[in-house]
Amino acid sequence: MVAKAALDELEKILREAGVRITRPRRIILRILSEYDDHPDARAIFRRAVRVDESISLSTVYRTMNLLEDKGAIHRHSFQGGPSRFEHAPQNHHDHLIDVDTGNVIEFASDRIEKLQEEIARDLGYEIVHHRLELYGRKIKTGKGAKGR
Amino acid sequence: MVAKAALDELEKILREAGVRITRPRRIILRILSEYDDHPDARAIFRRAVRVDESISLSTVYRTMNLLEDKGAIHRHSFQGGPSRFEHAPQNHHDHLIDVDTGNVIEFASDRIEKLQEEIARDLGYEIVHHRLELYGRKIKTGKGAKGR
DNA sequence: GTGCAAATGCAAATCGTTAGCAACAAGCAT
DNA sequence: ATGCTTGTTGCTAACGATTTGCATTTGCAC
Ligand SMILES: [Mn+2]
Ligand SMILES: [Mn+2]
Ligand SMILES: [Zn+2]
Ligand SMILES: [Zn+2]
Repeated sequence: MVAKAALDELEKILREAGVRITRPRRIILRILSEYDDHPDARAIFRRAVRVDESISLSTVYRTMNLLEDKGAIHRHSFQGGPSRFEHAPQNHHDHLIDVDTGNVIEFASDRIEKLQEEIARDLGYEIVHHRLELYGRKIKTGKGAKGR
Repeated sequence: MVAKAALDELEKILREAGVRITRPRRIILRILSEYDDHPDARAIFRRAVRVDESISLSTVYRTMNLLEDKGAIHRHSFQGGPSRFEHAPQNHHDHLIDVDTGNVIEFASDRIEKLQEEIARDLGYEIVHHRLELYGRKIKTGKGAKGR
């Protein structure tokens, strides 16, 4: 189970932050570590409720804020929709969002990252963080009606 | 007045879109063409009210949607805050936001734009639009207490 | 001018998210 | 195990940004 390690890591972060490991938190951490996508608060909530009927959406939001605060997760605010989260990845990456399906594809480019820093430096700034999102449409490949 | 040309251009866009040139719209267009910054709806509203007491915030929002729709303005959703707008620039650019002051600095990089398209293409996508925002802090320059 | 569809102002509604608060439960001390 | 203290919870109300419904006004083509 690749998720087990991720879960342990998340719990460790909370434990070291000196906050209590409660039942709702445990459930949310598990969900987060199993998700491979970029769920929003409601999606996490829906899955949590299936485990514990009594969990509240407020707690999901509070827990996401807590985890973001501790650097355990990242929050993304893609075009329009609500905040979406992902377990903080070991290596930085940016996102390409399929405008037709909503699919999120991850990518990383050292060259772009370097250029960004260069640009900021030229302007007299150092980057604290950045946001790079590509919104695109699948290219129709001549052969076969591959385009949905 | 550099703004006059901008105003005429905005009015022309509306006229050609076949919508009525109303009093509130004229006021908002003028404000938009004079702004050099990236105002949000309330900021535009505040200035509009000074010209015509009876203008409503709803109309500002509706007008911004209309103009965005016609491609006359661009909407930006920077970190946290409300949508901010700018008269659609002739040449594309991205933004660097000063995390301390909130200042917005514009920049353009052909190399980054090219790399983005390359990346998308490699993933089988063509870019519809993108969002690149750098959030940074002014670099303290050894001499003089320039960094505030 | 007249008529009518389009646009307005106002208020109420929506959406994602946060805040207030009484009841509850982690986790350390007995 | 049993308390005790205090952080957490679930609930509901509040929030800020934006949209909507609707009766009233207004552009503007005739
Ligand atoms: Mn990701
Ligand atoms: Mn700009
Ligand atoms: Zn990046
Ligand atoms: Zn760009």
